[in-house]
Amino acid sequence: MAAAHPNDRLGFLLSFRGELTGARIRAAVAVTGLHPRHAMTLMQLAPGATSQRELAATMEIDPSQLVAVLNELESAGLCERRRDPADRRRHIVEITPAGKEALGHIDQAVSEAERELFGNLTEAEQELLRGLLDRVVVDRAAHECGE
Amino acid sequence: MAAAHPNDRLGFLLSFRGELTGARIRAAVAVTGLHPRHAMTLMQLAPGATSQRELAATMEIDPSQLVAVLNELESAGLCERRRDPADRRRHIVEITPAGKEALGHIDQAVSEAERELFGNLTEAEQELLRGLLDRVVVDRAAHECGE
DNA sequence: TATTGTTATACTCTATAACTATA
DNA sequence: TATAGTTATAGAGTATAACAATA
Repeated sequence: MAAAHPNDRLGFLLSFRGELTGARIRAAVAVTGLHPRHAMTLMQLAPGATSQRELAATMEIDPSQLVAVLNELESAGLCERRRDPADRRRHIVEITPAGKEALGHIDQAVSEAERELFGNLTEAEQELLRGLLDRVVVDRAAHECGE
Repeated sequence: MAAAHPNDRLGFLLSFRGELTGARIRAAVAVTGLHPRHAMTLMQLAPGATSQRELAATMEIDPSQLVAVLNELESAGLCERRRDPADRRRHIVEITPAGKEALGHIDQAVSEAERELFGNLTEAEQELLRGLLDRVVVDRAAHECGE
């Protein structure tokens, strides 16, 4: 009957730790001079060229929001857009060598942040944590559609 | 050397699961008709009366943002403000019986969300997860001050 | 002069709809 | 008519500074 304080609840603990972890990673990325959304976009571009629509779907953001991000990445020389000859409506987006280099810096910064975040845990414990987190049910579709 | 995809990194996993967990809890709270920030405020008011300044410090929000939240809670009859006779600058904020009742509904909604989120984990695994999360280093002061 | 609460303002983020060019 | 990308606009959220009352 007594109302549980937020800090006593596993859901809040996970939510808050997740938020602080995200903040720590964003702070680490900022040191590279890139905004977190640019870093995220470069990471998503790493596997290979895609269209903006595909990219937006993968990142779960609206295509219209992606435009400014790609404009900025492109004018910084970190990615390139070119028309798809097969369908001139589409843009093929690709990371540049400079973009890959920036991605290397981002990777280092994130790794450093993770070493700090999870330094109190052994390798085995980190894998345990990963396994447990993977089993948390986060069925976005089931509860956010009705908003 | 190959850049790690976000999904392969424990830091991103924790950050994303935390975010989705928070979204799930917020969606659950919304069913009670209260905005998440009102629910959070009621939870913080449960232990006992405080001043707005104390409350803002506990919730780590700016006192000026708290004003509107308390206005809304108060006009909904869920909390009360009165001047502190000992220091007339201060407002003593206290949850009302109606607020405690609302808190009960919030508690139920959050518990239901947690049952769903962590239903794949045994009680022991949930405690294990709690223990691991508690050992993640999230020293906010060290990295967010310089922003 | 410092502190508590309040109001006002501006800035970021995000969501949405309208527009173009191609199909 | 539908789709890919773009632009424009509005809303929520948040951060900051100035203000009134009290100490």
